[in-house]
Amino acid sequence: MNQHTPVTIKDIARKFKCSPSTVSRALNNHPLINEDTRRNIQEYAQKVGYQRNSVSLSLLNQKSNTLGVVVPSLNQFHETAMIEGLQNILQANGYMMTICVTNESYTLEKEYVEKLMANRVEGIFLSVSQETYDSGHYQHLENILHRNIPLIFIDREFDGVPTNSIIVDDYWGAFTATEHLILRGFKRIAHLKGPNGLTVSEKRFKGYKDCLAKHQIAFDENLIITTNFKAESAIMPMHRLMSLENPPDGVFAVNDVVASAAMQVIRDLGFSIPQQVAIIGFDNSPFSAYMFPSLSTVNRFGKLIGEEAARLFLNNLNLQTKQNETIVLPPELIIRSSTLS
Amino acid sequence: MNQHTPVTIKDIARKFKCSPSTVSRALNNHPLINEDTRRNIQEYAQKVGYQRNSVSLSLLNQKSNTLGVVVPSLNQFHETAMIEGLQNILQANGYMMTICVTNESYTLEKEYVEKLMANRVEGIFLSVSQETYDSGHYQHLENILHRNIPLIFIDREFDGVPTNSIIVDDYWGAFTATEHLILRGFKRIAHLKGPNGLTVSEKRFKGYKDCLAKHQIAFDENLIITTNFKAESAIMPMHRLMSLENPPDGVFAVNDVVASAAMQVIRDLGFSIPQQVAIIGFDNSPFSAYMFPSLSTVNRFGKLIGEEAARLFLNNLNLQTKQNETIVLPPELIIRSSTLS
DNA sequence: ATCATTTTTTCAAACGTTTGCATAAGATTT
DNA sequence: AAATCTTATGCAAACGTTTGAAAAAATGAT
Repeated sequence: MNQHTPVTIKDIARKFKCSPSTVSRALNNHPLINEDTRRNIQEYAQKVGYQRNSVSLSLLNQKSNTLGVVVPSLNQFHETAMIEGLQNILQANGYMMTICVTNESYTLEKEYVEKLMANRVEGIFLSVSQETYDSGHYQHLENILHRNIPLIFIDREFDGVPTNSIIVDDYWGAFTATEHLILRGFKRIAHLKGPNGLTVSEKRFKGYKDCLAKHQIAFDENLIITTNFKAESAIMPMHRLMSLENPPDGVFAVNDVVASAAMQVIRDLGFSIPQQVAIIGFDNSPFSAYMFPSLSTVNRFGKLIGEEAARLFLNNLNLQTKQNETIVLPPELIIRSSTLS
Repeated sequence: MNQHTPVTIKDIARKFKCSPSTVSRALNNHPLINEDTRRNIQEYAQKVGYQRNSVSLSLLNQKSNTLGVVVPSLNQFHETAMIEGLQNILQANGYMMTICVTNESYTLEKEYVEKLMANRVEGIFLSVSQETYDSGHYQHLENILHRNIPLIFIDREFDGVPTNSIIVDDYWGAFTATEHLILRGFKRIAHLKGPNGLTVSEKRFKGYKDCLAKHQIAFDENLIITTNFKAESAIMPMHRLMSLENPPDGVFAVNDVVASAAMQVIRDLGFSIPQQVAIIGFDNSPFSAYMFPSLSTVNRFGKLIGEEAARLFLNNLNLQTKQNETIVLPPELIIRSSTLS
């Protein structure tokens, strides 16, 4: 009863005393096959639960119908939104998706890329890990292109690797967010930045600093707090910051979760938001609109990035000549109560 | 320069005028191979970027080193937490993970399961889609077991399919949450439920109702709001509910996002939380602790479920005799300010 | 009965790799 | 110089499927 090894085309051929070719053609409705033979074989195959072995097909056709997705983590809303976007489009086109989480490790990223290529995936969507930036090594990424496997950077690209990418302008998002605070009249603006050295943190940090400079506001090292993107890491330093004799009147947080933690501290210490302290986050997480007060933030369109990346991949399949575009999506400033006094 | 087709063992054999067997053995450090040959071949392979074709290996060994993960969606914190948990453990054991999103569709679920089996995955982690429950069809799930592929239900199981599952007791979580409100003295408790017919919604709904019954509180149809798990869907009905002449003094929401939307409405209408209206959510999302007031909720340990599921899979590999356990994790009531007057 | 035609089936190779067994080459002993 | 023993390599089959070309079988025409 229990089929330990799956039934193959050969098993069926043996049963019908015919060749595997006949079975194959019968199952594929090949016109040159006898109608009776076809029906008999198909019925039998159905009965014994025959299912074509895609692995052998992959080998034969050098096509796996599988795409690789390499991301640094899965615990940020933005990342899962991207994957959702990818899935939305690729699902409809019959691709399977292999997901690899690098944990910001160069070694893991390299290892995964190699495994994906060994598995003969037909394309790779990759968000560069931090260690890869730091190490400066990108041989593994170039290898993908050497093998003629489409590579598409999503959200984080590696300059110098010539391929398609879809990213959001973090610098600009940060600049705009900061400027929004300034234009609303806030002058002493703190920044809850992401981990030091993380490119995405530094880009936003720079956007913040450059914006201050543009508006002739002196940069104050004391107003910078470094977080690990998690709420907890913001609590203590934020407490310290708000207890200064000259506390900030505005806060730009590297993401919404950190912003929510900061809001809690600010409220707990008796400041009013946004009258005394305005605050803006980053990501437009689902809950940001429903915090109290509702949180101004920067939308970076994770789902859209995924969908566009998938479309880019599909379009390039049809094209013969390879195009290399870098699509930089402008982030969207979303203004809510936390910055509207 | 550009290797259009990847270099194979045969290419190398041709280069060295030897047989593929020799190359294979040289690359695998087989002891019976001449030291010079070995070195030369390895160096050359390295140089031309040879990489073993896993597809052919899968075919040969009938082992794909790939596991399938089938989930209804990716946009809930709980689901991505589970996947993160899976990845944490499976990554270390050299498995690749193919992720399929069913969108609660029976057809897609069936299709994906078939594709995964066609790809000869070595195990499937599956969270049953709603349509599958509704249709009552589970042949595709039994097929997995017939093929002797380990199947592990995560978060949502299908009764009657004898296999391992790791789930959280939704009924109990809802019961406890409701009881917490009652014990705190709230009597008129509304429930923002999930989509009608969705098993997980109904389980929580039943937990809520049974708890009311236990405490001799009459069930009031007017206090039930149906949402689609998204914040937006709660706004209007919640508005209506709070405008009744006899509004609720407690709210149990099917998840934290819906709870946050409800909180906003409650506040906007001038009620104080938790003095006039207490509210509790579900999921223990990362931001729930940082809302205002911080949101009481029910933790359902998504990451843990993923990790335990992975461990269960790995353990069962070693075991010869197949075990079928259903592990029901007790959810954890997390009490915060939104229910503490 | 012979040939031509049509219909149906089989053969063999291919995809890339591994592996037991056979064989060849080289070294060592008689 | 022949026999024995190592050491190194090659052969062939296997995994499951598809496909062009060849072969076989059935049908029809002369």
